Amino acid sequence: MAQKPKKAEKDSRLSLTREGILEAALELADRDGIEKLTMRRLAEHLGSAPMSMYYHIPSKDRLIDAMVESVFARIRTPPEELPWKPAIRVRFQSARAVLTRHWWAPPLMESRRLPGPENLRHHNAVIGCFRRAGFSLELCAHAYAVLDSYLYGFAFEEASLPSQSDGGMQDIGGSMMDELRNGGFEHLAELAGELVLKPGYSFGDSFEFGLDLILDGLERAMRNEVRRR
Amino acid sequence: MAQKPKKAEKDSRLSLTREGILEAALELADRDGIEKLTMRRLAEHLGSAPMSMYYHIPSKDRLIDAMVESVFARIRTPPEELPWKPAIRVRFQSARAVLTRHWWAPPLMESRRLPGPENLRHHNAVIGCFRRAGFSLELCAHAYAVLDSYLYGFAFEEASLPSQSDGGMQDIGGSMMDELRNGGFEHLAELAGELVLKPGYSFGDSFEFGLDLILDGLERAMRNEVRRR
DNA sequence: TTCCTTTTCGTACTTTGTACGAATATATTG
DNA sequence: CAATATATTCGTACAAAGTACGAAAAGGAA
Repeated sequence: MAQKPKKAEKDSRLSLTREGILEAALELADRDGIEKLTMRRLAEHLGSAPMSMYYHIPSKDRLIDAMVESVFARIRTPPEELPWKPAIRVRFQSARAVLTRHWWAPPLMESRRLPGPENLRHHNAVIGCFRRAGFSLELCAHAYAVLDSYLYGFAFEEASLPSQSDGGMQDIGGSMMDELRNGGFEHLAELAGELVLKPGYSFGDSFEFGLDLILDGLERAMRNEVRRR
Repeated sequence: MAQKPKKAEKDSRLSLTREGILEAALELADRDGIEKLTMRRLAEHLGSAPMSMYYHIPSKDRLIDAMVESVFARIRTPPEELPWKPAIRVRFQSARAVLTRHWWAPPLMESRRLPGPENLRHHNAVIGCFRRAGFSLELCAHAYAVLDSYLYGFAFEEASLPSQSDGGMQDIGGSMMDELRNGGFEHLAELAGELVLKPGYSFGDSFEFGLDLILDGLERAMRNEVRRR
């Protein structure tokens, strides 16, 4: 009737398991992106046949749901023993690190129809952190909306930059600079030439800047609330 | 040799045109989302055959590029006659309004390999606005990264909320609340019960909150720079 | 009319997810 | 052990998608 695992934990690859399939899917997505992840390729990667996987997962869509949940599970929740600001910083720095590794995930994380339990766990933990610090419900909602939007937006932009692992974008610079100036995009050309294409520039550095900016703003808003009370 | 339009501007629908196809594609995407936009459906919507469109566009991918460019073109650039803060506010409020209408677009806008001219135009205008206000190049880069990330992230989250046109999400509330409490998500349950599911709540209201928060933070950062100079 | 260019579209091939049920492996029972 | 039942794998095939190819149709120009 119901399938009991009994003893199948010796070969997590040779004998198909939900977990093995999930793991392989994450590997492939991390390497080649989510759109290159097809059931056929996944089966080949597992040394199996496409239809064999359907005994363990109901559909590709459900598999992707599980992948997204798995990504959520790797993000740290705000440690309860810390004050709210460093605690929230931990959660969002962790999230960015995880999303940088699983760069295919951001567009999927909020667009699945129903949020999974890992997703809910995070929402709950973050809101709890704000509440303990004295944020009103309204401010909680705003704070979360702003921080989450920023996180996903940033991770998303970062994922679509050229070559997410190696140095930067210096190699593209040469020919494009002329186009920029000829097209009348002088500010862009200046920014590119004087900053972005210089060695040492990293788009990712802006994340900390924005995170601090938002956290400071939230602190101010929270203090304002307390004062008005 | 080269195709000259000559006289085909009478029936922008019956006689296929690049513009007519683009317009119809935008209509369909606005209504049903980008993943429901197939060449076959699009052709049907135009009263034509799938392969007929390929005389005017090279591929579906290029069509989507054009759709994205068209969305960019509808966003206002920061008015040069205004001070930087209200000018930037105009640009980002406009962007949110446009992205709310074209809710399928955010995941595509930054992920196309090469940015189109409309995209560049916006980047250039926004950076120019910051520069005129005295932002350093570094601060420009940070400011743009933060604001754009926020914008796309917010638009993206908003697009994946239930029912993007009608009232809210009150209809879902009932059964889920119990699940939330039983699952130990008490803070979430509180936030949902006391705020989100109440009439009058709108996720979109957080946009202004976050925009002001970020703009104030940028102003502070800019003043800090000036003071240090 | 005849010829040439522009525009439309029918057919067919490839890639994808996956329904269906047969084939095989594994476990349980007599 | 054999017989039976269950759990797992996979071969075949179909639908939906993008689009290559070249024939067909439409529209002028000579």
